[in-house]
Amino acid sequence: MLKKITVDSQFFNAKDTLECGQIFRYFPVEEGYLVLSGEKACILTSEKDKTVVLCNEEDEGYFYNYFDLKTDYKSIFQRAQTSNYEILKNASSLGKGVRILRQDREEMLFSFLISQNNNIPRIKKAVNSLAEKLGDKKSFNGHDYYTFPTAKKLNLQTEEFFKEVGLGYRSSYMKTVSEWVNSGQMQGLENLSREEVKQALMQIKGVGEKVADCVCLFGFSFTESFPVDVWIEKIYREDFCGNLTNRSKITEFFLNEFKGDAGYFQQYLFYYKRSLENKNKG
DNA sequence: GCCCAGGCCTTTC
DNA sequence: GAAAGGCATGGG
Repeated sequence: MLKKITVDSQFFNAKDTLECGQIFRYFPVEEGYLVLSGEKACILTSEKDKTVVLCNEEDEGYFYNYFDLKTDYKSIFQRAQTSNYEILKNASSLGKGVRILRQDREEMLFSFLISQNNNIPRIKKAVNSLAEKLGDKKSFNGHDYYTFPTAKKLNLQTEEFFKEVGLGYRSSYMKTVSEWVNSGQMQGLENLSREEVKQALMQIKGVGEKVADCVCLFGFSFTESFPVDVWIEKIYREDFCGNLTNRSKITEFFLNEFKGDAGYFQQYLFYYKRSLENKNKG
């Protein structure tokens, strides 16, 4: 049996939520978008002023949590709108329909490991290629898809395999991380604070501060995380007139400014900056 | 052909 | 502790 979850689209827009850079496995289909998480799938469609999640009945709870439907995004949006920073007002207006997804932790760790010094189209390609080669083939509502590979499956691969997938120098990191996850260490992070989870993740070779912050935000739902990448650095320089160059200190700056809203505001800003850039190129 | 991308590690100062 | 150099690959 299928289940529909219907939500007001004002603060849940499919395009904004999927294209803001937090998820690498989604595909446009006839009905809207096919959205994949771990081994599960759902479809996002738009109906007038509603966004509809279509999923298997037994996955209703999973996707209710996944799309963060219990959180009041109106108040987050309003805090952004009343900010002293003009760019945050503009960014939140553009990205009003963004929700921070509560994604699968293992998938986030591997995906953002691959994301380093890489661009989003290539990240998508690599992550989906891994799923096609190592995941299980499944079907939802007439659409075939592949589950995200288990750590056990990933850990069986050689470094050469990852190089053939096109992961380049990250291939050796895929080995260290898949060993780490496969040995059950992700479970050890349960009930830790954001800072503790971040530090634990950074102990893994290949996982630095930025990747750890992304896993904290998108995998552990620590919304007081603020990943700093090249885009955020550009925003900091150009729109916040900052002169720090150390990314760790830039993170600190934004955490002090935004407190518990940091993760939401980061995503508004990231989406906004990339949208402007792509428009100029277009 | 060139520059760059949701960085990180190692080396050097 | 900060700064610089190397790294694989292909999108634009």
